Amino acid sequence: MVRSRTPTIVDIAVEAGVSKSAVSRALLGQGDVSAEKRARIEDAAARLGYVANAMARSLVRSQTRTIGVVLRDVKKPYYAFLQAGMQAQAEKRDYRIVATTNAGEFEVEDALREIKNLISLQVDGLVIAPARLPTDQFAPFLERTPIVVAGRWEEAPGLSSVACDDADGGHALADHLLGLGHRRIAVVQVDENYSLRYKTRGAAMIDSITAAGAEAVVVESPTDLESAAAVASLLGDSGVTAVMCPTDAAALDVLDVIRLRGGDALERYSVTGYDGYGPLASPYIGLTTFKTPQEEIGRTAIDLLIDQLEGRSGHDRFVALRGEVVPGRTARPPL
Amino acid sequence: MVRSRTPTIVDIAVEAGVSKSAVSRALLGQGDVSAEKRARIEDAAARLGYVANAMARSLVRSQTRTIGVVLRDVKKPYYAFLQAGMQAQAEKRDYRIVATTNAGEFEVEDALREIKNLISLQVDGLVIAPARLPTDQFAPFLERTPIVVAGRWEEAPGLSSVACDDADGGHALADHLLGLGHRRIAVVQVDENYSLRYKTRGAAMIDSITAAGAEAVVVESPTDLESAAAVASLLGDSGVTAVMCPTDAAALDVLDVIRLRGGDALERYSVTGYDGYGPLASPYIGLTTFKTPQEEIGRTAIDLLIDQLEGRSGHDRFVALRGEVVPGRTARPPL
DNA sequence: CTGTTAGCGCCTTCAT
DNA sequence: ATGAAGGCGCTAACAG
Repeated sequence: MVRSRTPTIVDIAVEAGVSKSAVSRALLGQGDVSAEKRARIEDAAARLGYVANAMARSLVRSQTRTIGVVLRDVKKPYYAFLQAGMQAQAEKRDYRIVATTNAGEFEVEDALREIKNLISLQVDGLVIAPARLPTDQFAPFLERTPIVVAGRWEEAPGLSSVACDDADGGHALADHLLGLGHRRIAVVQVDENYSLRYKTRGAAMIDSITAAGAEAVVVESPTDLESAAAVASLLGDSGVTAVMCPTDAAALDVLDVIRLRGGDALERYSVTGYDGYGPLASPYIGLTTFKTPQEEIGRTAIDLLIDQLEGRSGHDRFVALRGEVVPGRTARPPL
Repeated sequence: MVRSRTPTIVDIAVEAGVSKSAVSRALLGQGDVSAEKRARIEDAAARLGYVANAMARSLVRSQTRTIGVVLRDVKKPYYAFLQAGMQAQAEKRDYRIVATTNAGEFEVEDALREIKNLISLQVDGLVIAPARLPTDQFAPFLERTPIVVAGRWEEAPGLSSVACDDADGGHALADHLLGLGHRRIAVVQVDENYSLRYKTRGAAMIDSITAAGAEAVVVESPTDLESAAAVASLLGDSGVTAVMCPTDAAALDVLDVIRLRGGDALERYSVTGYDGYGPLASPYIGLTTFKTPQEEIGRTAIDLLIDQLEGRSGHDRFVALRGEVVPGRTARPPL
């Protein structure tokens, strides 16, 4: 494939027999250009397959109308839905999104490298959604670029953030089980270094349970994906009638452990998840869970950022979004 | 937040008391710079929080070491896993990935806009994975940028592509059911305008079934997500003992319809999906499916593209990857 | 080893 | 209404 040199405004200018300034003005639709010239220019541009060089443009304008997004792991539907929401809103406001993610677990240095990549690309702003990245790690970039954090609240000055209250969800879900009549409930607690948000959910669940005079059996697990192993030993004669998991994926793993016990185990134990979107939201699974408004979080993050970029509002804004309990078939009154 | 002007090499040069060329050379690690000056320069760069302007660099180098990726819809695990695989491989080869996706259904004009955005950002190459975008729509861009298509094979000259053979999967899955003893099998056929790949899967299934002397009951459905409705009327006295779906998500929907029939319906009907990764791969669901190597497809796409960029190999390469049947609990011998 | 110089493609005064 | 000219930040010859 012989690749012809990419056409520039100069090529168009020659082709249309005008100056490059005229081309620039015509294509930008600003300044005055005679209708006749404009037509010639547009024609030439189309003929040459002209696509403006955002780099060159950015160099003189020092803005790109591009927003960089850092995701912890798109493989988790949580982040995929977030990305989708952001893309939709950005398009609506005529910005473009470029997203980066990490294969597997997003380590801090990877995230920082992605942020630098994005800044190097001269994005106008950044949305960061890697749950594990400590604020102080990216705070230095704040004086370069506006940053919005999606998915958790941030206190750092100069930052805005939007998130769904994890404590709210934890309480609501626990209340749901309590309302069903459960009095002895296992709660999977994830290491807060892995995810502060999961930890918060668990803490809220425990809160509600004990506040209601019921008993919370805390099960420690390093990550949500190891919940099943942690829970396994508990089943049997612990008197527990329900298990609360930090994520839907964890809930499925726990359900599988219960299933493997055979008999009516699946009827005897109630299980709850957390997230409520993506493939696992299928009614076939019928998971009882708390649904967080991912796409709305994404949209809001973009709005927050663009508002700030355009001076329509400042930073240090915090938006709290609410989710809702999705009653499914995996939580029933205890036998 | 007062944003200080982004430091440039000139700032560093002043700070370190050298010429800007020296800075450029030192920071690039090419050319000779005295150790002493290099130290001063690196120190100044760090102090100022310097991040190179990829735009300016690209303008003179006319390459960015950035690969643009166009995804149909990250919300589908299929694309999310693809993206993850690409990101991993690109990092390994020291390229960066910027991905764009679309909220909801990726219409042709959206995809084209994304492609233009990416080209405008001067990506060195493009990986396109929006199943619906016809080749001739993006072929014109080929003379601007190398393009690799991930997820389907392309014949257009100048293109390379990597995909998992859908016919292979369809045959294997059908053979699995036939081996189990099913003789009357429903196959959900999706409109080829929605997805040629789904259609290919279905055709292969029908092929295998009839070739084995069994009966294939074809059920038309506009998209995979409407499979359940299409199948519903079939259940009952059609004599069908198994239903083959174009995707895992569709399989779950069909399973739910079967579940809702109550009784031992779930034991009487076998159901197969297609994809085999992401949340639905959970053993709790135990879906019988065909697992396609998404991350490997992603990695291969990146290798194909970078090899081409670096002149290590040409275009017009086609890589076929194989998946495998995942025997689950949703397919059993007929009662 | 080092500094000077000339653009990369584009937008934007500034004259005309 | 239009063209000429300067410069955005950077790299890559080219001199010294």
